[in-house]
Amino acid sequence: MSHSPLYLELRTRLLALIRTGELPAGSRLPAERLLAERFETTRVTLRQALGQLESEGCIYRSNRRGWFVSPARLVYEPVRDYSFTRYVTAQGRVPRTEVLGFEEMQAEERVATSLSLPVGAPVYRLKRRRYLDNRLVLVETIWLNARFLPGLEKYRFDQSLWQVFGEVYDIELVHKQITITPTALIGEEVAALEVTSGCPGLHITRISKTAAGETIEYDEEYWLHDVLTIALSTSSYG
Amino acid sequence: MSHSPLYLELRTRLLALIRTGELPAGSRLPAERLLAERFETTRVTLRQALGQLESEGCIYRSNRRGWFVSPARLVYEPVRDYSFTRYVTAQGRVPRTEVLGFEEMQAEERVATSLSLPVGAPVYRLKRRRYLDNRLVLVETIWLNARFLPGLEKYRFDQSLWQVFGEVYDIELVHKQITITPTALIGEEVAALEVTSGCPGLHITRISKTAAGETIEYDEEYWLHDVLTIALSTSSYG
DNA sequence: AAGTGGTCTAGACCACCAC
DNA sequence: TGGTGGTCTAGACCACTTG
Repeated sequence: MSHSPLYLELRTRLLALIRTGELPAGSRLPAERLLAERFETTRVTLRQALGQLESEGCIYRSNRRGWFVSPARLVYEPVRDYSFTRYVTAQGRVPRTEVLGFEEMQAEERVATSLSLPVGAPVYRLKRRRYLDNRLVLVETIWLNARFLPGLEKYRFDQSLWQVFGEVYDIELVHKQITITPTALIGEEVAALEVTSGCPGLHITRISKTAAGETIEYDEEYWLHDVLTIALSTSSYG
Repeated sequence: MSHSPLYLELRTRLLALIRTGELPAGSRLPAERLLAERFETTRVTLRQALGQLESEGCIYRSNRRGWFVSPARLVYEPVRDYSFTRYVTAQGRVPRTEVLGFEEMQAEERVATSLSLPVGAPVYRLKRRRYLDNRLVLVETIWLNARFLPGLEKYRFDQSLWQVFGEVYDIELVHKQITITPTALIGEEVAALEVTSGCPGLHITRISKTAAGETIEYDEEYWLHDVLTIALSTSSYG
């Protein structure tokens, strides 16, 4: 039984500052050099403690601006029909959606497969970023089967897509296949989310179909991992 | 547009060795000092690249024995009734279950709340570890409402619990509430899974009830994060 | 006993952000 | 422009695993 390594001691001491409210949710931590000095250690070791807390989802970093205490996790029910705006608001948080692009294009292999379409079929691609209490937390790309949604480009994309589907096209997405994979964010997603490469994240995909089995939507989401708790409630078997 | 940092270059080169099959799934990576020398860098930077790949779920470490290439992820459908043994086998993998302990005890606050019982009510607690192709990947603690399962201690716990529920007690668990939280493994779980502290993991909880709404089971699972992809398929709303 | 990963030091320079 | 985090170096010792 050896004693705990220094960086875990530092982790515990930092966590204590958070738990006691000395560092409230959303607040910025003191500078790394300052903390290292206060804890009488080097920056490297201090950063190891910070990385530990980041992995746990207790703190996060914003680009080169510093470390911040993570707010409470958002409860996300991917099976339900609630729009981002709706379930974020319901939990007393402030949502914001930013449209990065919308275009019609031809389906590549992976998209075609997911939408049960031949390669090259016409699809819409919508890219969005979403904020939670002004923190950028999610980037998503949605591919849609253009055949079922003629003239979709006329609508606004900073609000619920599913509402447009229902009200304009009389389409209801009943069947969903969802995958959730914990991973690290790399490349494109890092840039879009303005985080450091290797930041822990969740990759969520969703294929949505109508009751008739027509595949309408293929969605890829990348979330920062400390933002979410996924909740599922079920009374039946899929 | 600055050039990519060295550790990300190293990551890419290591990943190439994996993708080309030079380092096949399950194989051990060369020693850190060796890799650092080969890549003409220091161990610290090399380890940053390794940590990156670990976060992505491409490699994992086994205590002090070295780094290994992660096998393909297991598809886990927490909503379904399949037992661990069954769905692991169905995916061509080899499952193993190890019982760490079984005892009757009084429900603590958190357990009582989850099982809709008063604090101090009699419950069974079962601790198990589970292996995937001989790799320790999951530790779970299951609390059971003892009132519905008299004499449960007579049965074996290295196989499906739900099968015993059905065959012996005529209990079918229909309603489930599941939460999935990405986090890092700390303390107890680290020891049970024999990993390094801060190892990325998934915390999954499940509350299971009968059709009559009686809460039978509360389950807490800690998985290594590179092992899983969670899949959900639904035709109805929870 | 040898070799491995785990931890830690004491610096350094750079890119970027806020002032 | 000053301070921040991001990256990187060149070592060191320890704890543990494996032969």
